[in-house]
Amino acid sequence: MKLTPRSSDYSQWYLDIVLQAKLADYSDVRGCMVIRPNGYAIWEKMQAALDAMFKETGHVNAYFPLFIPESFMQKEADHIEGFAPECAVVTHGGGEELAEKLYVRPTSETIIWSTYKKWIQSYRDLPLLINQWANAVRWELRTRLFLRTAEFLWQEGHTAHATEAEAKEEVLRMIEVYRRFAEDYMALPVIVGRKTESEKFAGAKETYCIEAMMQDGKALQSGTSHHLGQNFAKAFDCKFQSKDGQLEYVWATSWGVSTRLIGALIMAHSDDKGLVLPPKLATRQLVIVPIIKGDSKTLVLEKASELHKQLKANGVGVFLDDNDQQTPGWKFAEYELQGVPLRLEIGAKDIEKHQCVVARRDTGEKLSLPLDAALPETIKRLLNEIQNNLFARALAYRNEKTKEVKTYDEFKAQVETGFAIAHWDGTAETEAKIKEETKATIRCIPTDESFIQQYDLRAEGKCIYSGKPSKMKVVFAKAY
RNA sequence: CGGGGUGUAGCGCAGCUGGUAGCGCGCUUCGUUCGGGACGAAGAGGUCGUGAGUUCGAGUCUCGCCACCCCGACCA
Repeated sequence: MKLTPRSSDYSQWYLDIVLQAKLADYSDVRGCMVIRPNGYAIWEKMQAALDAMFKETGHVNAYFPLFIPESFMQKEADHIEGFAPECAVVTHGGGEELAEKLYVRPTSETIIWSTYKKWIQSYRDLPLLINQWANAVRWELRTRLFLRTAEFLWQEGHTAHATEAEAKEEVLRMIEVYRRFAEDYMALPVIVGRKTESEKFAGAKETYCIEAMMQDGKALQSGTSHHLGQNFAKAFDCKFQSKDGQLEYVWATSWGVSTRLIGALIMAHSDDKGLVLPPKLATRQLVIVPIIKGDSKTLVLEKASELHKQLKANGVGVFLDDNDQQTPGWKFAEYELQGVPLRLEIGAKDIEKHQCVVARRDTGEKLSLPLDAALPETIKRLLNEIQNNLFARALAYRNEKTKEVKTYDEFKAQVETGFAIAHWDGTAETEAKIKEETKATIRCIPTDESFIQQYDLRAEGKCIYSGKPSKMKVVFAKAY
């Protein structure tokens, strides 16, 4: 019942929250989870916000099959090499062995590009901007609820363009959408950057990502946007005729975020009392807890449902818990565990004084507010403040835990507790050595101008490991 | 795939040198309560993961198998 405190075992704390706040449960299938209503509600909020942002940037939704013929998977060499070991493969159907095995999608580039080939003939068919909301399966060796499960929910955007410049623009546009979503909705500050050659997506020319810091100082890759070049177009022979009559291969991008974001949300903001949800992603933004004493029941419940009506009419995600089976204290603890941003207490004493008590989940602060027509506006202002405070708090934490290091010793100490900003000679060998010795990886080569300036990343220097000349500092961290 | 751990009531666990299963929470009913996880009374709920073996007798001992969890390596 009690949560393991963060300080004693961070990873157990995380699991305790997921299970006790009823976000997810283990299933009877290894590595797969059941997303419970509390967790799924967060996903629905995320979907709604992201989907609107995708539509605003010109994308439409479609759906492609779960099954991918083995031969499709094999068409792009890097792709199959990267994904084959972690794929689930269907060998039988209708009681008979299949002539060709079917892969359960680990990602949909191949099935989509085999289809795009049929849809694209001319530059007039471009760009093609499609997103799909789906599930994917990767047979991971080790799984953790939300952060890495064998089956996960996600969205994957797959776009086709006439020129490389256009594709590149799309890649950057979408990573920017992810940044905005993470910061504005999840209240999660992220570093936007490019992956190194060894960390990029299997089959991509370049991979851009957003990296977030969790409360244990580790990094979580929270979204990726890939510049696929002409790799998949060539693999699937997808050409178009340009304005001047030339046959050219199509340029591609793909980008995605998954239910892992829910894990990020939990690890970034929550505390030893439970989940802390940013108001924009909370279905239940405020819970009304009536305090019933003696014969005040009718009076208090009437007032409570009046408040419920008033707040609801003003667009607050309000919920009235008038269940008389639990005491107020039980409810306080329960909704704190579940991360409800605001709690409103109303009892006979309050009604007499024409006020109510409102408690903030992020700070624990309790306020007395007058019961009047201005209440909904005050509540909305508070929700907004909580949203901003969570972001500010997370950003301050990241700044505090991000340090530039000059020596390898400092480096080793720094990646134990946070992000290390360090010079790197640009070679995969150095990157691999550092990973082997410290378990820290290059999270990204930042492209975010404000972050670059904050840590003066363009200054020249010497590689933290090899001592060779380096033109830019990068971000190192241990990662989930 | 290595290392560690756990399988006993819905959940968390106890069960000693073998003698036929118990505690807390939760659940049901009734009553009293209600401003930080209330209290009383009465109930319901278990092929002890699984298969062998030892024994008069196995939750307990022996061997095998299975499953899951945690920590690593690999990955969104």
